[in-house]
Amino acid sequence: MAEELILKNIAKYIRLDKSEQDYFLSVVKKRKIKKKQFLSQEGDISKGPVFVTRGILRSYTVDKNGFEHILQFAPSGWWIADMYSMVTQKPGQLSIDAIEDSEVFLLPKPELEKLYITIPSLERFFRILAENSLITYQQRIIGSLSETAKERYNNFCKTYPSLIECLPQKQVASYIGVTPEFLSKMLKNKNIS
Amino acid sequence: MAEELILKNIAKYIRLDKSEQDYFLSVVKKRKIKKKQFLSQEGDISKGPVFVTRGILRSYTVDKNGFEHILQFAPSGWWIADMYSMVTQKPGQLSIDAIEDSEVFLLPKPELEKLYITIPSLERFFRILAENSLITYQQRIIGSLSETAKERYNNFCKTYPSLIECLPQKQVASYIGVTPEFLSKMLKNKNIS
DNA sequence: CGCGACGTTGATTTGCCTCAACGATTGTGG
DNA sequence: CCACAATCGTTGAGGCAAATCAACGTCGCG
Repeated sequence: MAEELILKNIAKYIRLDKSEQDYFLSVVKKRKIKKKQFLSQEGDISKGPVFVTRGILRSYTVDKNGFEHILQFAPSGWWIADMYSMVTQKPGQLSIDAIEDSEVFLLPKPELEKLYITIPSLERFFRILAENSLITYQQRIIGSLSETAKERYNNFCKTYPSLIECLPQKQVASYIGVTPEFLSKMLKNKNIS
Repeated sequence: MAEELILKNIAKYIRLDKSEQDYFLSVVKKRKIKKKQFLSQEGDISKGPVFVTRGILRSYTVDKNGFEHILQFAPSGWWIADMYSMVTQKPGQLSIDAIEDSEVFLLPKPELEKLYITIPSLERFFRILAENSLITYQQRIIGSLSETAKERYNNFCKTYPSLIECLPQKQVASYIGVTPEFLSKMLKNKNIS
């Protein structure tokens, strides 16, 4: 169940007693997002971080030529947000939408601020979350600096085996930083590492 | 003075009373690092995060062809670490060395863990640090996905105006993801945005 | 001085993009 | 339930940004 999923996610790093769990659940808001529906758009101010309990979300930018560039996929069990906008509360450059019909918990930023005070161990939880996230972004930068498109694709498959199966190729191309046409040609020459 | 610099850095986000400040200063270790000297190398296990009080450090990987790819520059007033290795305490893939004669405070990981307990607000400090760092890495990924080398260079100049003046071109090339030769050619055709 | 690191310049190559056309699949409204 | 549009993946021809390789000048420094 959705509530169990998010509590279990938190329990990976910190312990909450029953009353803290109840309080936490009382401030998050359940939201359904249909396929292709936006959670937030470029220029919006982030309402707060979101935890996915069903489906898949993605965050991306659109460049001046109209091409999408995907920053993150968030299948169920993952957090997603426009961090820049969430931290600064200024308009962000990311759009977040659903790739499939999805369900999420929104943790409103004002509630989050209160939680940091009433349940200080949540500060630790989100510190660890940020650190882990940081690590994966660092890996991705290293990849984009030192690997070929082929290698980046193979790494993506290794890192997100479950996503490969349910994502359109186009989205994977956008994530690893090549055109859909080029990815298609790449895959024809069976380049499995 | 070095001690003031690090306390001021912390004071940007949290308040420590005098005894907490003293305790904090008592657990960090001052280190001098000569130009080209390593703070840590690929395969090492991170000793903990480092705060630069003088000079400039850099973290980078070396790819299979022997080329360096710079992940981060850390001038004085900045933190730097191999986050992966620091969090997991497994051998990291980053090397960190000094571009100029430098001075740093090392915050040993075991001490950091204790600090999180004795001074819980440091948990907040490092959460905010990780979040801000996360944001800059996200921006960099978006840049690498959607911008040309020229645009990435111009952004680098805008974002780190003080670094441009003291870094060899080669290092900037390595950071923005082009060869030194290409950056040189780019700059000849006065492509200032 | 002489060596090594750096920046420069040119010739050539290549990984990936652009544009365009086409078939297959999906989904949607009449 | 079918017709049509939309989306997706594929394929090919041609183009460009950036890499590679090689040679050379310059400077700072031991």
